[in-house]
Amino acid sequence: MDKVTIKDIAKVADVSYATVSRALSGSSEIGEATRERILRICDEMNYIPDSVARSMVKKRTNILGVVTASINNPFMSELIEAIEITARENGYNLMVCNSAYDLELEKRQFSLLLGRRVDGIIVIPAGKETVANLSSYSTDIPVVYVSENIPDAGQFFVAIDNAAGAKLAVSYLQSLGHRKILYLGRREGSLTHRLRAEGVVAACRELGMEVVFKDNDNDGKSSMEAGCRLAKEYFRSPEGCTAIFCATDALALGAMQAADEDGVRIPEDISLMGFDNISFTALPRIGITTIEQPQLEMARAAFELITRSSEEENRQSISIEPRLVVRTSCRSV
Amino acid sequence: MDKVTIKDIAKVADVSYATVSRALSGSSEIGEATRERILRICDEMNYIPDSVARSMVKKRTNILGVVTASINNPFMSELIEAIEITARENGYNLMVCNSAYDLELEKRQFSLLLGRRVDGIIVIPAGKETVANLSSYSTDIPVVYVSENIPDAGQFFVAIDNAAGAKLAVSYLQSLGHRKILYLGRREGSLTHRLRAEGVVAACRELGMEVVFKDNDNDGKSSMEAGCRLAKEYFRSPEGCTAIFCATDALALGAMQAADEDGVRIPEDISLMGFDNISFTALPRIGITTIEQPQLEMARAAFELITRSSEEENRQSISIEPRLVVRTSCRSV
DNA sequence: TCCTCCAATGAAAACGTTTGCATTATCCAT
DNA sequence: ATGGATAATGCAAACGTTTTCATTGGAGGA
Repeated sequence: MDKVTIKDIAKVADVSYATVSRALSGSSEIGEATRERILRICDEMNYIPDSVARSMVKKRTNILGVVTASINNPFMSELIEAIEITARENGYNLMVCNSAYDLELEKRQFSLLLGRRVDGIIVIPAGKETVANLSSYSTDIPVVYVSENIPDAGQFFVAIDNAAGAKLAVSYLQSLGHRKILYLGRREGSLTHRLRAEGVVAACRELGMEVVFKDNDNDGKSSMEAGCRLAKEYFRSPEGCTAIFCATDALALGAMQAADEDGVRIPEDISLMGFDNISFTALPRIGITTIEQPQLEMARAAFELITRSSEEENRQSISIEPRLVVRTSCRSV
Repeated sequence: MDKVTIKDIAKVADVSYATVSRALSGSSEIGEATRERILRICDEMNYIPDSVARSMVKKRTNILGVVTASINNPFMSELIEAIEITARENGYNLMVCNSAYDLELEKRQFSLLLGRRVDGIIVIPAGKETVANLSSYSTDIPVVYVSENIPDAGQFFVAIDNAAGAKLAVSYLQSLGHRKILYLGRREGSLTHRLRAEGVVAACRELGMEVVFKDNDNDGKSSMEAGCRLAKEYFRSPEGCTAIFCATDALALGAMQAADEDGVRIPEDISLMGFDNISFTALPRIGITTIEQPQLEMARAAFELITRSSEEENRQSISIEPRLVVRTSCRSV
């Protein structure tokens, strides 16, 4: 069965194809009777408008591009799902490209999307140089970076308030009676990590708590392995912390493994908190108390930023408030 | 900066735009000198070919559509990532649509993709009626269904050999000395579940093992909750099984939770196996021995089926061999 | 010198829509 | 009756490519 076009419909309905187009677009410049007749014919002939041709003339595709460091990563797949929902609600489709944490590939994917003439691109960055790399492309397609807010980069960002998240965690621990905590994470490295670490320092100072650091020097292993290694190092020469706060849930998972292997009980011997609220943390036997990044909210914010790109004035990077999710990995002391 | 088209290049290079097109497409019908000159100009002017216009005339988009029941589900997100890799390696982009397990939405998404003139559609079905629903669309766009092989449906499928997977599990348990096992799952319902259940029956008969069933009557709760409930029911009136084999990892996770809450130790008191090898199962504290569905292999198979649609003869549904993944949830008796 | 042939290039149609403008038909007020 | 406004429709250009066919120029053979 050959693809039926607007011309075929026009022939059958004995009108010009402009009229068919108008019937379909819901234009007011058409008689009610003809509209219904044409729509019926379209239905009978299984006509599906060609989005490619439509995009060609309208100069918009109703496609949103997504370049993500990973599709499979639980945080990101939830974010992508949230973006898809938001996009669909607004009549957009999603073109999803994986950069696999590879900056070169990320550039290629980005450029590919430009060629696809997508109406906007949401980037979940592959690394620290992502923003610098991609903002060198001169284009009028709106771009939003999600999950790390770099000030003065001349780009638009959606990110949670990492410092606030850190404070949320620290003050929760304080309310439980903890006074000295271990922070597992990187103090330099990505901006996200820096902000979280600084947030911890500030919150501890403000709340009169003591913090000791174990820096993840990021030797190429997975976060979970790193968390395991660092926690074990700490257990070998403990400094009296009653809680561990990890920069990410993956680190926390590793710390949990370390605790199990070293016979340290959670939360009886030490409390444990993560950051991100990836789906893992909710599992039975895991139950890690953590700080949530509300993905749906982030997706909506990114979408707004994309589609409001015409109104340049009131457009600025958006900061999302994190949320505390209490599970079973912390106890009061 | 206005979008630069092939005509702008032509004007600068002082050639016709046909020549520019030829230079870009690597056609042999062009002088080496002009080609290089044109390519240099394209580069200088940051020219990116318009895929929309190209698709319009070539009648192919180099886009693959994916309609998936969930983006976030760990099995599916891994599968989607695998599909993206395969697609990219072959010059395709992915348009990902979520059906959210909703058959109506699934139809809309499918129809949308037809309008997008994608070169093929991979469906991860939302439910039992998916195939019947979607095969009613008359289209010459190739379609492949992943993860459930319905015979004689006149469609193409990629699925693992569920019976073989079941047998793999049962004979592993037998090799560990188990002689009587509990099977948690649905015996009717989706084909996948039926095949797994039948595979268990057949394997037990063949290997001289006894099996007792707990049917998941699927009361709308999540699989994990169902697994928890069913396992608790069993623990209340045990029948001497030394191992539980669950139809899915989610069920197994629920069973594990039930065991924890009822003070049943895994694997000391009872062994536990799942099916699917979703990423959860590898986590510390979880470590569920399971049957893997190799997603990358499935993605490649689906892609082959899509792109080989012209050669109708040697094209048929593909069955993938499952693989045993041993972790710590089983012991020998 | 002339013809032939081939390589390189140009002209223009085609892909399936949307939309601005022109045209016709209809209706109401004068 | 006539004019003008308005509603409904048709015509044709435009979107940015690819590709077929025609044209040109020059090289090489006789």
